[in-house]
Amino acid sequence: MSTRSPRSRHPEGPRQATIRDVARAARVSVATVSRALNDSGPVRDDTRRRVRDAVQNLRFTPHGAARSLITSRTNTLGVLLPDLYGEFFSEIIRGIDREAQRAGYQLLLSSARNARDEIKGAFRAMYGCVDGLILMAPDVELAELFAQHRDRTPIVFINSPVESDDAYVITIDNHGGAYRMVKHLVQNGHRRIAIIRGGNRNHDAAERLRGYRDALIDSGVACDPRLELQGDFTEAAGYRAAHTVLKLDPRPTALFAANDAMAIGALSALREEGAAVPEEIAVAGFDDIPIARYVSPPLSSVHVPIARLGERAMKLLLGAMTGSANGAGRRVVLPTTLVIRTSSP
Amino acid sequence: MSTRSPRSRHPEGPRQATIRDVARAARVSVATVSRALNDSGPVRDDTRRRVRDAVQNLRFTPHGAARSLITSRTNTLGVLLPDLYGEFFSEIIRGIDREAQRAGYQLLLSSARNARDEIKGAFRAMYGCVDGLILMAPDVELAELFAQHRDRTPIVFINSPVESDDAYVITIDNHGGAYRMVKHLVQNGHRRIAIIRGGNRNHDAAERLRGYRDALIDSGVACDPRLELQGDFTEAAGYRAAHTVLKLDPRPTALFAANDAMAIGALSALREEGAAVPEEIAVAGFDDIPIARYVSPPLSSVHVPIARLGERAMKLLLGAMTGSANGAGRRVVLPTTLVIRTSSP
DNA sequence: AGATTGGGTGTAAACGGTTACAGCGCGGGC
DNA sequence: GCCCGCGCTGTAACCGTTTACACCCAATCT
Repeated sequence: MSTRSPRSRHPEGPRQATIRDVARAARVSVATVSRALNDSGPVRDDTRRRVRDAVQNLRFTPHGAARSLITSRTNTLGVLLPDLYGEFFSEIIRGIDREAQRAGYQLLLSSARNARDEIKGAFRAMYGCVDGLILMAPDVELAELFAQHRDRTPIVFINSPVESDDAYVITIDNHGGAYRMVKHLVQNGHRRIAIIRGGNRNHDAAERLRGYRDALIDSGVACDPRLELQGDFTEAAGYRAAHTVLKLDPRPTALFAANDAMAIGALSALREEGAAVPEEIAVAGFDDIPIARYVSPPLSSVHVPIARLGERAMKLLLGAMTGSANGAGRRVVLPTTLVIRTSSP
Repeated sequence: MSTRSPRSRHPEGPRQATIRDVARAARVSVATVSRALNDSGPVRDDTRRRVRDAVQNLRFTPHGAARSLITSRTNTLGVLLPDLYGEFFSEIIRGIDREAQRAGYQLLLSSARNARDEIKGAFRAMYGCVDGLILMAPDVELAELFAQHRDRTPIVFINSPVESDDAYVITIDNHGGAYRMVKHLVQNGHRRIAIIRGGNRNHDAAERLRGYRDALIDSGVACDPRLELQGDFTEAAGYRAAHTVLKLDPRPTALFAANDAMAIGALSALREEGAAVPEEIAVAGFDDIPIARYVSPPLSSVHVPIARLGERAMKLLLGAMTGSANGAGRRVVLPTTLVIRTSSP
């Protein structure tokens, strides 16, 4: 390591001012400076003014780490998501950020795509740097892996299959939403309804599939495995699946995609093949991402209050940190609603 | 403040283990523990094993702040964006995150919507907590405001009108992209081409408008102020503007939206009004967000390597922090390319 | 007048890591 | 036999902030 002062990365500049420099310049003690800046004690008005001036002149910025060390609060919350692709995550983050800002917290964001090690690594890196954590791990196996850590830093799980009673979990009504959408399709005369499924080990995907099946069974329609197409929540998967659907004989009259991204991919494929939506085949999605209303034809979907989901997760976390969340409020299930636009009858 | 240990927020649990606890359990000194965990010095194999065991047993996690305080590195980079809404930002973040993870950095994310004070506040909060900063401030007035701070923590500006030579700035070729798209429309016979503009003080928006005008002038087509509609980069704005466009007499034969979100909003409005795209009116956007290819009809757009933009910004920042970026590489302009799909002839 | 308050301030001890420096033991070169 | 070097380890200083506690002084109460 070189001889220059550690905090200034730019050799030419003078060393970053500390609270001691400010104290010297304002001819008071460091305690007074701290009190003046944080309103944490009585300070005379002219003393306060001298301190503020010194802060201005020296361009003093408190060293976050030093403060965190003694207060043992980082003022930062972690957000760990499985991916950052698409409007769903962008909306979630937006909701989380909005609420975090309101509460005066910073956001440490990370995504851990596929690999289990990657997630553990990201988790490790965050842990110990944050006052709380919002974790979205729809992969079945991962959720329990972290559940054991909950005693240290509060964790809120979004859409994660976590069983333990004392975990903070916020989910949406996946089963109910899918169920009602499929019921709606049946009520409009559809009997052969295909589904584009989400990822295999994804909990949301599994619940939506379950809702689809239950709705069919309750309607007296037999489930047909050939109508359950594999997908992975991407537009490309929906695109491919729709091509497959068109080749089925007899051809389904409705297509339910487990999320909007796949529904939009499917719409694109159907348009290419000249299949009229909704006349020849109805299409419905899940999530109701903001763009769903703007695609052609406007997409029927199961509305999920995505940004709200983020907000509520953050609220739950803030409650958990202050200890105000009693046992009852640890599990939140947000309702989903049907939004029927023109892509379905 | 209560009497319980500061770091454990959960009263029932024992105090969070420190490096000293680990040292005691492994019967070594704290220095050895530190060396063992960071590979920062010679440690005998069995000593290392004892340390690892103790870490496991005590569930020791290093206190990030304490480490930052002495190393004066936070291992965190800040990202400050004007908004988090839509696929553009989600892609940018994705690119930034990918590169940050590769380099082993954490990401502190924040958005500062409209107000100037809000941005300053967010900036203040981050500053001093991060080793570097990526800042996107397309608002003209704000960019210079922060340029003065560059001597402390390195800052990379994305799409921001920053003049000073020694600032790190990465931009995309807004003018060229818009210019070529409009030229393309003209070459396909369009003479009355409307534009949906971006925000008034937005630099990107201004550059794209300039490219539109220059292309018209160079093509011998007169600019008509009535064809320049106000927008703000949201789908809703595009939707409204398209309705206005249809009422113009004579009606424009092409519509160039300053970003894809507005183009998609416009497509939605045109569809509602029964205006055939591209037969009656051609539509083109800007950004080429991932979903553009999946809307109906697939949207012609000016392709911007959005995720790449984030990646490159991060690379620039990493270079700035190690001081390896020499004067020449401080300004990067990413090229844009035309992607003609079926929404335009 | 002396005791008592309380506002305003200073001193110094934390917080939990990293690391310079010193020390120890041991093997090999002279 | 002595010294040197080297691998391994321990001690303690240091990072920059917050805050408990002590202190001083003026105003008020008894």
